[in-house]
Amino acid sequence: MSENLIGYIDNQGNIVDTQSAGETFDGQVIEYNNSAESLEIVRHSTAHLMAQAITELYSNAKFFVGPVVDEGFYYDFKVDEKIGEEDLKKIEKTMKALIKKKHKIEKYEITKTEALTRFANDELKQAVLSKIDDETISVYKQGDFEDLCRGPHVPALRFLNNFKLTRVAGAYLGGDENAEMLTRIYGVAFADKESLKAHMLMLEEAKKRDHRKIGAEMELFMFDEESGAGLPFWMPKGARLRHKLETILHKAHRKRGYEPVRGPEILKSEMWHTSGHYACYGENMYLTNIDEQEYGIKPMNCIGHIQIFKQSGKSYRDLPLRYYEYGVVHRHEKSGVLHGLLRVREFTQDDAHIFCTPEQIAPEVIKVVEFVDSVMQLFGFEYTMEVATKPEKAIGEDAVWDLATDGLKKALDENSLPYTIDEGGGAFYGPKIDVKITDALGRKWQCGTIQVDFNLPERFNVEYVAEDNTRKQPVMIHRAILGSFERFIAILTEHYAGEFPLFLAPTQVIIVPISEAHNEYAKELQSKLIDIDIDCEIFDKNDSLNKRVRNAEKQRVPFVAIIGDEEMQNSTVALRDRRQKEQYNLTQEEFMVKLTQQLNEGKI
RNA sequence: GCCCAUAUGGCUCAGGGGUAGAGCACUUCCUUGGUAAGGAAGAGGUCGUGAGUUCAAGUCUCACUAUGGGCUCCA
Repeated sequence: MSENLIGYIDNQGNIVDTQSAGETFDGQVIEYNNSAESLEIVRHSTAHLMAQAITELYSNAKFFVGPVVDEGFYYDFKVDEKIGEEDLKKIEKTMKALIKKKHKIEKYEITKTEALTRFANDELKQAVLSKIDDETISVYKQGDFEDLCRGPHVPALRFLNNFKLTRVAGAYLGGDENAEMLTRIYGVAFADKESLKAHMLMLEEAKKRDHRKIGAEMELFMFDEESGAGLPFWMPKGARLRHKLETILHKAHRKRGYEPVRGPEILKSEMWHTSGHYACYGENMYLTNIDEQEYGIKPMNCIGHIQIFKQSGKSYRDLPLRYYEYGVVHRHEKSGVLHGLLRVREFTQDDAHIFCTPEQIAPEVIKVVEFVDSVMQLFGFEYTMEVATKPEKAIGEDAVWDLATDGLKKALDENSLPYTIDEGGGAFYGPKIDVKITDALGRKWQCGTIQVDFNLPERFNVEYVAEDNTRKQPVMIHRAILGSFERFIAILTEHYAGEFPLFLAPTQVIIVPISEAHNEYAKELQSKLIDIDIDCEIFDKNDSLNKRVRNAEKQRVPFVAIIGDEEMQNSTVALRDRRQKEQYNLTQEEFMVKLTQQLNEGKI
């Protein structure tokens, strides 16, 4: 047996550790390395080693669960003391000391009844046991430390040398916010020191791309404590960027047959009662009183669009009717979930509602999916799709929900588009397809969404005149492509690390005149650039040329144009091209053509 | 909302009971420079807010506000 053998994969693809396999086991060997299977075993065992260390340091510790997750592992537990970041080092030290004791990790089995008796005084273990159906429970033992665990584990502690405890957090028992809160410590482990180092370095690098950091550096947006949490302010450069994105998307909508509309910011509460928002979404809504009448600030744009639809009689010939709006919405998010621009309390959705017949659902959904795809491709985003089904708080009959949910799945299936299911994650009025993109740290965020809704049209008596002159109810498809400008721009910022493509960049060109004699030429050039919709700044401060070039480069603009005597004489510019990472000279005309070409890349 | 942590000039941070410090940015002056920091001088902070302990509080305690990391993924 190789001394690097830590487990097997059986013919069903399950990991079997050496303790369970015994002397003779027929299966694919798992060596101690950084493969997914190996790391799963190593990280799980490291979680247990951490638990052992915590037991040594805090004699009253009780443990819940300690699974392996995408980014490493964690263990949930309870101690009387407060555990802070400082304590992680102490725990790490104890873990290292335990490894030196060279314990083997052994496994034995007891019955569930035995387990219940043995851990009678441990409410967390009772909670764990209550979720296990098996009559036989396995226990793993290393030194004096024993824990209920189904494995798999490495054979000995010597395989656990390369780990790092990364953060301490609170976590509700069983993920239920009404249950008590346990302490959770996250960590990560690898098969060698270099991989661990590389992983920590990668996290450092990812932090540099954080949109909050770059947003502050580039002066894109800000928050203000005095004004309130989760309420973003857009500074001039952020507003320039946002305006470019809005313009690109506006054209994309018009090309696809959408009509712009706009609803009011607040509506009488009666409307929210009719829609079901008051009952199903009320805890997220801001309410206010005007002349003794209660009004609700809109958390969604659908009602405005419904009222506009109903303003005049509609015929089947008008369908599908596509209304869109950059709708500002307010939602009361819990204070603890606010997160830069990614989760705020006021944001603008690129929202649209498509009124159509049931037969038109599938083709319309596909069109929206294609719209989403063309936008994602423009920015080079990888995305995943999830079909979210009926939530606990919902309006409408199950039969209607099934119909709508099947419609969404069918549209994706017929076009061989992959998706996963998010059970119970739908909107209260209908199921949805969510489009998710990951941020710099690999966290997933919902951006685009496509929702099929039979319920609101019924509640608001929305009608059209059908071919046979009867009145029929249209279906509504709620959809957003970016999701919100706030969240999408946050992800764009991290994706590009602030180096936006020309068609989005807040400042597209910085002109650096070599001396005062060239300021006039710089201004002429700037004026020409404004004519072709290029945002341009001149760096003519009383600083050295080197410094101004450095400052210009630090702005992450696509082009820095240096101009001196030579450029003035020949009507040229000396360019620093960020994308190509090189310097070259162009005539003014050639430069304009290049800029126009790159502006056109932003067409969808 | 809950758990843990953090809050010092515009930004990044130092200072840990005895009346505020650095670098960058900013202002003025000198320098007019061909591709990532030229030089000098100056201005700017009731140390997040409010209470408390103390002869004395950025510094200790408490509350609040804001920010950060978490709170689906089963021994």
